[in-house]
Amino acid sequence: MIEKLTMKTNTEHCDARETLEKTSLYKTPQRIAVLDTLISSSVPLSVNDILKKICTQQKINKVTVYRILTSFKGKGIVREIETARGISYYEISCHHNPVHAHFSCRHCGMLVCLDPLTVSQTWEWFTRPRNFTIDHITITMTGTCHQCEGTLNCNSTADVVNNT
Amino acid sequence: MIEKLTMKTNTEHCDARETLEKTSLYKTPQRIAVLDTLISSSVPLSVNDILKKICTQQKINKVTVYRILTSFKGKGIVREIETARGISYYEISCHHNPVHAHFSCRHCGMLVCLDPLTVSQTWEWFTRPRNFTIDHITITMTGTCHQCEGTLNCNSTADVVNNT
DNA sequence: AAGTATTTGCAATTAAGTTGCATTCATGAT
DNA sequence: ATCATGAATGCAACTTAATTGCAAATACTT
Repeated sequence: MIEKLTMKTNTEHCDARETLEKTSLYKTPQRIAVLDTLISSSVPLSVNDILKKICTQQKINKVTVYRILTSFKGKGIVREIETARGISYYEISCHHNPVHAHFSCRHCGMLVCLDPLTVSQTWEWFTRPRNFTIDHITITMTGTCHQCEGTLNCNSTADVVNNT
Repeated sequence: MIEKLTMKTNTEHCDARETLEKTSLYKTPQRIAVLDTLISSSVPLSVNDILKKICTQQKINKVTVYRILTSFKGKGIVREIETARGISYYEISCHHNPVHAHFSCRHCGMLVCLDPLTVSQTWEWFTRPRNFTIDHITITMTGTCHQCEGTLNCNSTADVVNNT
């Protein structure tokens, strides 16, 4: 109950098996479990969250979850939210759940979905008093740089350059 | 040479000893070295970057750098940029270097500073063809949630909630 | 110069995420 | 229905960013 803005994912409309069929991914029990977990969740989940939810019903390995999420990302089934604490969270990517920003508590790691906002809503949102304190905004665009697009083997250089 | 937009930090105007004095932080050789390194850098640096640059001149421990950066963050001397790979980068926070977005290559980790943009510039920027491929935009606001503000000892719960 | 609170260094630890390889399994052809 | 095969999984070990506790060293105050 942190904000009045509402953000319903409505992912109940999505079907795990159907999605795997469409994206030509093998329908393994593990993939179905991970996808079902994400579909039925109203909030983004970390790998540990997913493991905890699934392990009560079936056996699944941490590495498998990582690999499943990687394949889901590749197919555009899920979005990854990288938080300030270096832990990734995952949410279903469908037309019922458009891209939006998140608030993450740097103390307990709690992650809050924020509504997609128009410009006027954004102003209203930022100026409204609320009961959490934002002290940092991270906007990072991730992708492939020119050099890596060409060579695709600069995996460990970690150079930093300016765009001047 | 990735973008035509220019983004000069101009932090040469800043003085390490003066900054430490102003913020009432002990002027230790380690703090001066870390601050000098950040002031003279035109790009954000990781802890490893900072270590590599300093260790040629003086002995300094990794943990010390982490703690120095934490104290600098607390005083508002530096900003932390959390990247998609879970590695934090640090840049001087002064009026010559206003808040801006970053592009980070998910393959080599390269970090690019993007200009602070107006709304019209943003449109122009996003629609312009460029030589890196953005496949993901992370916008995360970090801070302290209501619960942690009250108790300040929920450090390991990592709950996730929605803002509905 | 002495006392004190702060800072540093070291060693050990935590935890997210990755890699290699052997085993198991889903799928499509027979 | 069975089989062959490429794909997915599980396990163990590893990598690495970041943190913690504590003793030793150091910067500031008087």
